[in-house]
Amino acid sequence: MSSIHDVAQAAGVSTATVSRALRGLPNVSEPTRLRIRGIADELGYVASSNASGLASGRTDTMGVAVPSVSRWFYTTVLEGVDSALRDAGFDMLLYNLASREGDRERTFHRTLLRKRTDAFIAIGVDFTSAERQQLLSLGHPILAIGGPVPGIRNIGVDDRAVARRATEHLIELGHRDIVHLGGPDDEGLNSRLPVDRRAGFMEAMREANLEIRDEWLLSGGFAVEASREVIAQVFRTSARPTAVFASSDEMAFGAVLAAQQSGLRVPEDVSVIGIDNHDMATSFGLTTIAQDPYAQGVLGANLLLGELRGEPARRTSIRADHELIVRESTAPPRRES
Amino acid sequence: MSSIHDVAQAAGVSTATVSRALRGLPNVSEPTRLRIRGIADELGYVASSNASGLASGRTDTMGVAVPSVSRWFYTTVLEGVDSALRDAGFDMLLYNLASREGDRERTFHRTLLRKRTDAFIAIGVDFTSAERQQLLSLGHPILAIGGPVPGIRNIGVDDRAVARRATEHLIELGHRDIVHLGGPDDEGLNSRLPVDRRAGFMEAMREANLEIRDEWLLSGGFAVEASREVIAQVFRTSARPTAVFASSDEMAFGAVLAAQQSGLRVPEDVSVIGIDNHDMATSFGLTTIAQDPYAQGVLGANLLLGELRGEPARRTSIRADHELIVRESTAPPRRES
DNA sequence: TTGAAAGCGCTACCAG
DNA sequence: CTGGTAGCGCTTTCAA
Repeated sequence: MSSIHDVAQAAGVSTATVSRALRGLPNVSEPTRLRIRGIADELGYVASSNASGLASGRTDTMGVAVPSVSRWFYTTVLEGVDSALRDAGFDMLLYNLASREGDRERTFHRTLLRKRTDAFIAIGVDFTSAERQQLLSLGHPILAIGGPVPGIRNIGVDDRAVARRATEHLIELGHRDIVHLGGPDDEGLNSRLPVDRRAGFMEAMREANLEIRDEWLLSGGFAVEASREVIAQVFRTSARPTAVFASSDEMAFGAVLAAQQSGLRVPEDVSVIGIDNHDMATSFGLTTIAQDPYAQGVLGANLLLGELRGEPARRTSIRADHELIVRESTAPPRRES
Repeated sequence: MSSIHDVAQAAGVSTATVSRALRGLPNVSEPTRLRIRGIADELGYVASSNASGLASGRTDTMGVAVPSVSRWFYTTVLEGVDSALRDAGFDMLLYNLASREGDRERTFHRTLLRKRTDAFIAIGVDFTSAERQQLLSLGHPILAIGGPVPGIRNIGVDDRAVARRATEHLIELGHRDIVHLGGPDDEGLNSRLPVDRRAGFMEAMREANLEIRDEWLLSGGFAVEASREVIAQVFRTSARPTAVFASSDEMAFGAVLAAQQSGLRVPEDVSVIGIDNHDMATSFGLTTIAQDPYAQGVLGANLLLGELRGEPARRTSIRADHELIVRESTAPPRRES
């Protein structure tokens, strides 16, 4: 591993010039720059980020926190963020905040706060107010994507409106007996999100004067398998619903699978609608409310990147778009019953 | 942001003592350590990783490269790696190597090689020999997980054996007309993997003296939707296969969905087997060859971490276990035809 | 357009 | 057990 000194010596210039040349700063003659670049390549020289970070105060790194890396929404946002970062030449330090409580505090202290990043994005994570304090005290641009985090601006869909729209679609089709599949996420998803979506569901139901049965307010933990199991039980009862509202596509997948395995046809016997427009939604023929997490990630990262470049900071949150996509999993309920 | 000087001054000791105290090194009296820790907390002091990295030569960071962050296998390995890193107090720098070619070279130069990491894990990525050179020249522990990378030790299942086992399961059930669903991965998956798995499939078929039809060597690109489409076409032909061997569970899901949408029952009309034991395999009732990517991630990370601590470096690759899990998607073919 | 030199904030060695 | 101090490898004025 050669250092800047080696390059300077080999080129017969000062380290200052090498530094300027390699970073493309002005005030270096073109021949000199070329010569230096050549020598640097030859020597395989790459600047140490620690050293330059220490000297300059910049790290060219963004911290990104996720509650889990195995859920479609998070990983899709992540890809968006990553893409924007790559374009900007930034690295990504990934923090998986899932896990045990104690662990989390250590993570915060030992890693998150070590001045290793220039900016920070939280995807779908909740913070305690102490954690928020610490984050904010870092004094660098911060942004949340996904569920709203109090005190931190965010990018995300209007969860209430989204759930409302989905429910209304079922109601418009003529459904009256609708199950709600939602509930908290075991993997530490943002806690407001399931609540807001449920509220949207209930609003739509109330406005249509439809009954909301307690035993039909189900929790699938935002996971396929748990949803499949809980919905399968409902399908076994005599009073079957004609439609399932799922707070996420993953839960909707569980419902579709449960239906098929119970010998019910979708949508003839039961309609299913989800939220997200997951990658696999097409394959399932799932009607859903689409959102675009990748775009949210790109937008979020670029916003932060812009502020790092000195653009004025935006203080307010951004509402991301959503859109109903009708596929084959929803249809009017069959006549009789 | 207070520096170590502030703490030293406030505590009336030298920066050296503060450094030792906070890192839990010996040779600091307990009262002193306590006092220093208290003051540091009060001041919200956290050591700058750049400064300590520069001074110590360690970064306590592991670089992790993935070809995509939206595939179950990669993300599951990632979770395992992450878990091990957290236990060790390491941070993770994530490199998504997907994307455009040119980009990739820049990524390598500008980021991967900046001495930002102490060790490096490549999950399911292929490297050009130039890239491999550069990586190795970093001089720090490296490991590949997933597909085998020439010149780099790796952890992963024996892809040939795995595919063989899956195929044999179908053959043992009495299937003779078996479709192979595999093919290269558009997202830049390791290139050996699909080839090896296909070889395993063909071996088993040949040994059983079964015909391998060219038009039944299908590619689903390791994606659900592409697989669903390509398999749906086959189901439409008159000479239907009685079983589908899929090189990954995701492709198997596509096959199951295609069958259902074609009015075929699984397994009565067609059997489907996959490889991986994906999270959703249970929900699909999918028979599969299970592997444990999470464990592979943990193992890999710990191996590297150990070497960083001075344990002797292992030079050979590690074969990860696999196991047949029979669920409801496979059964003997129906009599006639 | 270039060079000299003063740090950036820590760690690690050597004294005491 | 503690302090002094010389770097780690860059960036960034300030001069030339």
